[in-house]
Amino acid sequence: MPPRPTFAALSWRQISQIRAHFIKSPQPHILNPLLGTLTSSAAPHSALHLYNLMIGLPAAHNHYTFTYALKACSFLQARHKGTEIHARVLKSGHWSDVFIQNSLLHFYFVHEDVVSADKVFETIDFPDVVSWTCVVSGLSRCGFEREAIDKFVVMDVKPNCSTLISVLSACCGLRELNYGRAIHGYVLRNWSEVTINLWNAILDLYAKCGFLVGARNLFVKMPERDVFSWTTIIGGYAILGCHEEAIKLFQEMLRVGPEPNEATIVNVLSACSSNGALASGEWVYTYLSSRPDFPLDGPVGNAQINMFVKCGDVDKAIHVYNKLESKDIITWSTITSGLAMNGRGNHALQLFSLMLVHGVSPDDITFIGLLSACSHSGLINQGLMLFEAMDRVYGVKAQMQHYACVVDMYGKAGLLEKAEAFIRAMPVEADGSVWGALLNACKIHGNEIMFERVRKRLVGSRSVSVGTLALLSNAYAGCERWEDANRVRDEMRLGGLKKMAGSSWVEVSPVINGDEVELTSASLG
DNA sequence: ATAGGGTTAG
Repeated sequence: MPPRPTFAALSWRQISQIRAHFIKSPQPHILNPLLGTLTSSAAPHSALHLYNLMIGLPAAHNHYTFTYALKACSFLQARHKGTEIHARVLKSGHWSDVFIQNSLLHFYFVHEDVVSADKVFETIDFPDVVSWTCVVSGLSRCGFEREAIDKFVVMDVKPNCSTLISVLSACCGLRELNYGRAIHGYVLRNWSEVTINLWNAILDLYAKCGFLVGARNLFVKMPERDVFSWTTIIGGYAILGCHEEAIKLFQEMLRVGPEPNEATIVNVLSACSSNGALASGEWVYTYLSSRPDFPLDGPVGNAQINMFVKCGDVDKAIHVYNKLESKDIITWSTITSGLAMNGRGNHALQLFSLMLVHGVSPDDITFIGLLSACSHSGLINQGLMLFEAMDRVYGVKAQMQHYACVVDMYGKAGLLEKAEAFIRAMPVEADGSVWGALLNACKIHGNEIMFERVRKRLVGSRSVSVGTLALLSNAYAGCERWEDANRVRDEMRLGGLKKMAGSSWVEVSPVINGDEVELTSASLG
């Protein structure tokens, strides 16, 4: 729940200026623009101060006043004040003003109050394109992507660029690549005036869905490319782990494109966060020394730490970590899990204590790192203690990945019976990742009897993922049990997994192919 | 003078 705004932060000087304005000319056509200026200023709470003054005097406000005030409430997360304004709108007789209704819609969606937003929408007699866009984007941002698309389908006014951007962001959340491609086609056929933001939204959908051929073609054909376009396509390569392509594009951007911003750096470093990408990562690191305008604390510093630990350069990661003045939960989680991945489990646990000393509370992801640290380093007692304290002390509920870590921990230590007993004692049914961890342990320790038992259990389970079956198949193949390996492959094909395998394996396939447009300074015009 | 949209780390 966002805090109510305090007006104490307003200086006396500002207050007296506003009062002077108010006394000198208490007419809406003077005060409303002032209200608008204050709303988009560095101190939107001063807008609410002026609004309070205006509301006290009927001649000083009109219907415009409410839209400005609601915008200030959306900025400020001033939920209570916004509902108060809503009540006043209803009393004032302006309840059918579509500008005010749209402002209310936006206000409620910003506060993730989907129910109130929907109620407002239902009261609008003739929703216009802004009302519809507001609903589509609001539903999408609140996690109701399917409902957002459903609204878009039934809207009875012509959409514009903003509407399409909103529905594309819903498609992004659902990985609805084909729906997005249909929108792309519709735009190409029917629209002449397309904003760069709309091209960027299509680009983002393609990038997030791993459809890099489409993204790259669009990127080259777009009439212009801004920093969002470059950042988005680099992010697409990052998702697929293609660091060579990402770093090439980044260097191209430095030559012919706009100035990179923090998001660009985060994306390109994320692309370099894989084995063998240290040289690319260090190239970006060197570039950063020419950009003292980027604050190190926050995403840029964290992304550097992540890159170095993933590339195996722990000392460099610690060097960056030491330079950070304020470390957030992502810093701590990155460095602890990174140390764990590089075999420094004890060091990871020490930093966990330090994190607590700094007053940062661990979350679910922190514990995945810690538990895997214990697993990697054979620190089984510490791991079990952490798992037990996770919920009891830190209020973090165990998820499948945590259970899988514990099974992995037992498994690595050769305690296969304990691992299996742990799975059977779980309060929720284990999924493929948990059974897979046990299977892996059986394979490592050559326990064929348990392997067979787990296999039977797995194949009968509906929650088993393609990855687990692939692991099973590979495990058989590893023991040269080819018939068993093939049987599992057949089970994968027949067991309703075809679709799943198709969608997740095909789309992530190679990125660069022959028919792609070569990206050069010339083609960028 | 009034309303809606895009890239960011574990």
